Amino acid sequence: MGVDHPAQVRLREPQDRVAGKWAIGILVAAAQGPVRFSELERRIEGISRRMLTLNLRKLEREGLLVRTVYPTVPPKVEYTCTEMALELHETLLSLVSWAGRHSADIARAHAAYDAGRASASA
Amino acid sequence: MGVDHPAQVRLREPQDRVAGKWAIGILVAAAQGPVRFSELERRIEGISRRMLTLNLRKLEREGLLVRTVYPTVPPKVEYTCTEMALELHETLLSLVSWAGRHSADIARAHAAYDAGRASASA
DNA sequence: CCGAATCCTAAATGATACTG
DNA sequence: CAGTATCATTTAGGATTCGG
Repeated sequence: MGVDHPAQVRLREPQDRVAGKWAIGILVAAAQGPVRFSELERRIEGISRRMLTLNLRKLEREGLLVRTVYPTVPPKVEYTCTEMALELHETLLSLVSWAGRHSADIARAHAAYDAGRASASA
Repeated sequence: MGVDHPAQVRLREPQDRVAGKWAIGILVAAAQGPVRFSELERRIEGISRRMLTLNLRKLEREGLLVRTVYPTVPPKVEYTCTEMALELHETLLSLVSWAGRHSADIARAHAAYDAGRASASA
C-alpha cells in the first residue's frame, strides 16, 4: 500500500508557504532515506507527475529536501530530507496518527453537522 | 500581541478538509478555554471577519470546535475545543515551535534556491 | 456582537501530451 | 527516468456591504 496522507501541512513565511497537498506523504517517505522520483510516484497514491514535481520543488526551495542528480543513463534523481525536515518528522507522524485515530469521528461530525443544517433549512 | 500562526495545518478526509489558513491560530487560542468571536478577531492578527467565520464553521463541522450561543443582548457566542482538538494541541504547538525555530533557515533556503535559479537562467 | 451575502482575485490541483 | 508545457477547473482568500 502506498503512503496515505490523511493530513496536510503548510508552513508559512511572511510571503510564502511550504508544500501543498502532498507534502506530508513526501516528507514521511523521504525521512527513512533518499527516495527517487519514480519511487515517490509509486508510493504516494493518486499524485500526478506534475504535482509531485511542484511539491518537490517547493520543499527543496524551503530547505526541507535536497535534490541530487546522478548524471547517468537513464537519469537518476534522489531526494533527501535535510536536518530541518527530520526535526519535523515526529510531529508529522503525530499528525498522521491523530488523523488516523479520528477519521471516523470526523466523518460522524460531518454527518451530524450537515444533518443539523438540513433540518434548519427545512 | 496577537497569536501569530507561523504554520498552517489542513487535515484531510476522503472528500473534505479541516481548516484553512487560520486554523492553528484558532485552535491554539481556543485550547486554553472558550473564546468569543470578537476575542478571536482581536487575537488573530490580520484575519478578516469573513475568514474567521468560515474557518470556525469548518472547524465546527469537523468536530474540533463546539459553538455555544448565549441568547443574550447583545449576543454572545463561545467556541470551545473538543476532546479531539485538545489531543491535537501538543502537535500543533510542535509545529508552531518548529516553524519558529527555523524561519530564518527557511528564509535563507529561499534566497539560496532563488539565487541558484537566477544564475542558471543567466 | 456575531454574523451572512456578494463580488472578485489568486492559488492549488488535475488531465494530457511532449522531451532530454 | 525524470521531468516540462499547456489548458482547464476548483478552492481559498480578501473587500465590502447588509442584517438580527
